[in-house]
Amino acid sequence: MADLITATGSTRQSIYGDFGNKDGLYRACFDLYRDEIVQPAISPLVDAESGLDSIAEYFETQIARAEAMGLPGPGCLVGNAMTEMAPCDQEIGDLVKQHNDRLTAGFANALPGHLTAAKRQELADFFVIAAQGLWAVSRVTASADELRARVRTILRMIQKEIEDVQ
Amino acid sequence: MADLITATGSTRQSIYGDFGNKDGLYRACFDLYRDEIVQPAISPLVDAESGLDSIAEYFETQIARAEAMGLPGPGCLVGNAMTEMAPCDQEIGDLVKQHNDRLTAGFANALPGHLTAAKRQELADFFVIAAQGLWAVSRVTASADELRARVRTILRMIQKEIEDVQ
DNA sequence: CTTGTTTAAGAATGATTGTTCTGATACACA
DNA sequence: TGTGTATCAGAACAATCATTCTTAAACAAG
Repeated sequence: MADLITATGSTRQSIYGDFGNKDGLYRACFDLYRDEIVQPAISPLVDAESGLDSIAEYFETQIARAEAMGLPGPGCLVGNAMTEMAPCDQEIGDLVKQHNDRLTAGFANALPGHLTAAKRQELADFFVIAAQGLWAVSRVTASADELRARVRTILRMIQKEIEDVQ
Repeated sequence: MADLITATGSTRQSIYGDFGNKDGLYRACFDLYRDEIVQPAISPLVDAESGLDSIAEYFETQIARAEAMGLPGPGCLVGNAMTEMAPCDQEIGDLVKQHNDRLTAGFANALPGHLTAAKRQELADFFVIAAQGLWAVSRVTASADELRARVRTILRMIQKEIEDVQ
């Protein structure tokens, strides 16, 4: 909390007044991050049938942000919550699961219609695995281009899966 | 520490006598986990040219362990360290990086010889991403079979990559 | 100007928890 | 049997850190 106060330039009283306690602050950060960072980043995946391009854009946006903040980076707050908070905090665990479900459902929905629903679900699940793995590795990787190379691999693999069923 | 003492049935004095402090204990756990859990699990990948079967076995071993301990599970200690410790603890960060490098090098080496070195490195990097993503998701997933299904996807993707270059 | 309210800054409090100390018991060995 | 050493259980200590309290300055409204 002391670090947060100096880093934000806010005051103890303001923070406790607005958020109650540390848990409330974390929860507010989680909600904000999900709504302002993650949702905008993945909505192009879900809205249009832009296919792989929008996936590439999602990754690039997040990698560019990490690069700007300095790598090895902070990763993804939702991803971090998945490993740090979810096992101990049921409420956060439920939020993370809920978010994952929405993400996979939206992503599956945006995949080409010639794929079966099961296939689309499978690829959506894979997308989540790949994204979480990437953000985990981004916490010990200094090079953004290395992350970009790994994204290209992931994109190619998804594309192959889509093409093979045509 | 109090929880550890009751859970292990050991005593405060023994633990502090043997490991010095909490950091020393964590470090000893990390080393032990890496040497006794992770290394044995991945050595089949590296030793033989058993290909995808050994990868499948690696995942299955870890999933079975998680299933036995109860899901959502503890994930992988090295993976957890990657997101929880590495950004704050340089020493652990270096150990994780070192471990990742050895893992990718060994895995790349075990891939079929008809692939270029670059291609093998690429697939090894992908393997790490996929594994870390899987362990992250295993912390909020209750079903081992769901994890197994995701492993099958990953294996099929790797296989496709190998075949396509033949 | 003045009174009431909000903000700033830091000291004080309280709870948690990592670490050490104490005294007693069990054990090994001469 | 006796003496020294290791082990045990829990109290005591110390450090950290979340939270609240105090005081004073800035500000708004009348």
